[in-house]
Amino acid sequence: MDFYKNEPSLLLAVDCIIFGFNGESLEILLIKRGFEPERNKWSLMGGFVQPDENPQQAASRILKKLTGLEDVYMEDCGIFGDPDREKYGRVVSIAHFALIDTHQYQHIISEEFEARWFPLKEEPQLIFDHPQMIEKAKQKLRMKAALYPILFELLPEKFTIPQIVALYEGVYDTELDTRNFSRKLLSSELIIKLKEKDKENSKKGAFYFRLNKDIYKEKIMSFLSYLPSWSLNG
Amino acid sequence: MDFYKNEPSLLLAVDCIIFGFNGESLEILLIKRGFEPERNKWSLMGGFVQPDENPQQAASRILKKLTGLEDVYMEDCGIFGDPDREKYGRVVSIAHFALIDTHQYQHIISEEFEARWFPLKEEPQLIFDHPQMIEKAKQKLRMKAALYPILFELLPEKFTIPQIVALYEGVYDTELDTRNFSRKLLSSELIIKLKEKDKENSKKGAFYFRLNKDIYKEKIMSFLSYLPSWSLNG
DNA sequence: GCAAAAGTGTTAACTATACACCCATGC
DNA sequence: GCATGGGTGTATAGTTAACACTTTTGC
Repeated sequence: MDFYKNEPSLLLAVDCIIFGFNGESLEILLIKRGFEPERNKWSLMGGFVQPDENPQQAASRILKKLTGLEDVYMEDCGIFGDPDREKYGRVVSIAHFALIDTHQYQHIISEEFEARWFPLKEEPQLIFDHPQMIEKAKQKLRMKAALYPILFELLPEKFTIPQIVALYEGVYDTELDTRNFSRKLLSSELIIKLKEKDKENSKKGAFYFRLNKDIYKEKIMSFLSYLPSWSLNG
Repeated sequence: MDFYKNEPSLLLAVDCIIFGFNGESLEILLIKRGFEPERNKWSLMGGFVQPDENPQQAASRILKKLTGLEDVYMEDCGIFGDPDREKYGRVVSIAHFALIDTHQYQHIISEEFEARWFPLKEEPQLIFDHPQMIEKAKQKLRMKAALYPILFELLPEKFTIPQIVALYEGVYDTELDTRNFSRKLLSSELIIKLKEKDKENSKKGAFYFRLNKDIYKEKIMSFLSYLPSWSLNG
């Protein structure tokens, strides 16, 4: 029954590109490795897939270990498996991106990791092929977010329109017209206006909104059955 | 230096979802396994990642082994790694979809595999989690094709507008207006009209077109820097 | 001549984009 | 009262979508 006994085995890892949005800018969470190899260098949080879990579960476990958070939106976004990518053995790593609401993440978690948020454009030097992983994650995030409203995963329960706009601007590295954006968003019925205003960031104050979870789920789950106003990408 | 020596190793495989378009319908290429386990059952073409190659290279090697084709468009589209997904050992498999022009694939290749094209909706019973892999591949194909014109990879050098329309209709399982579609496509400058007509499929005959490779590459490579007419997905 | 598929022209509905201007507030 | 960001109204350009109609051919 050992059909596969002559096949080469290897180590399978996952690495997490953790995106967070603090209301102003898009950032990623990196750790200073407290262990060998490459101790004390900045890196993505990662770990090995264990016998009792699939890679998705491994990624969730590792995310939880660092942030304490569960049920976080995660998606695999690239395979990094060049034969020589790590010096210390054959390791293939599956990059996963996670979208977290930074307000949920307080630095509760262990001293085991020195973790820090870095604005997307101010990444420090990273080990291995982690810079490429981040690049790939950004690309996949843009792609997915162009078709599905996943960026709401980065926002807290209550958020304002100017915040959403800043978020989309951060992800697509572009400028948007807040006025037109908000109208479009409203007409999608994805968000519901609350009575309360955020007075922290402006004199007039911006109304808070919350996500319409039913419509959100519908849109997230929907299987594209037509090409979306079929771009063909002008 | 054996930092990872206590980590659990496993077998890493790739499986190929090979899409082909014969001018009328979208199909996938399956094999009847000539080897154990699950001999004589229908399955995706797959194999193990070897020490000298990354998973992408493994997928290309395996595709070539079946079809003889090289430089084929391939993309990973899902990780399948539940601990118990195969009875005979821990195998994590990376699903890859490939887009081939069926005219390039003649049944030249070995008797080792009994391969057959199946229309997308007429899949036979498949082993393991291969049906889920195909489902995922369809989903990713739709997603990518909504933003990038990758479906041209499925067409021969010369193709007609009615063929492209049939292709998009197959991928999105929908009906399109050939007249409007062709105008849109023309204005994208992605295709170039040839003098010649295909007289096989209609009395009047449909003009052949070829791909404008420069524009194609540009569009394929382009990093989304704006949300495409920002759907937010009505 | 007629059927069938390819392709053109035209129009109405809808969307995107730009931007003038009003609103609410803190200082 | 005025600067500041939030938000509404509106006009214009552009795109989509529907479909009548013309073209080209095989039989």
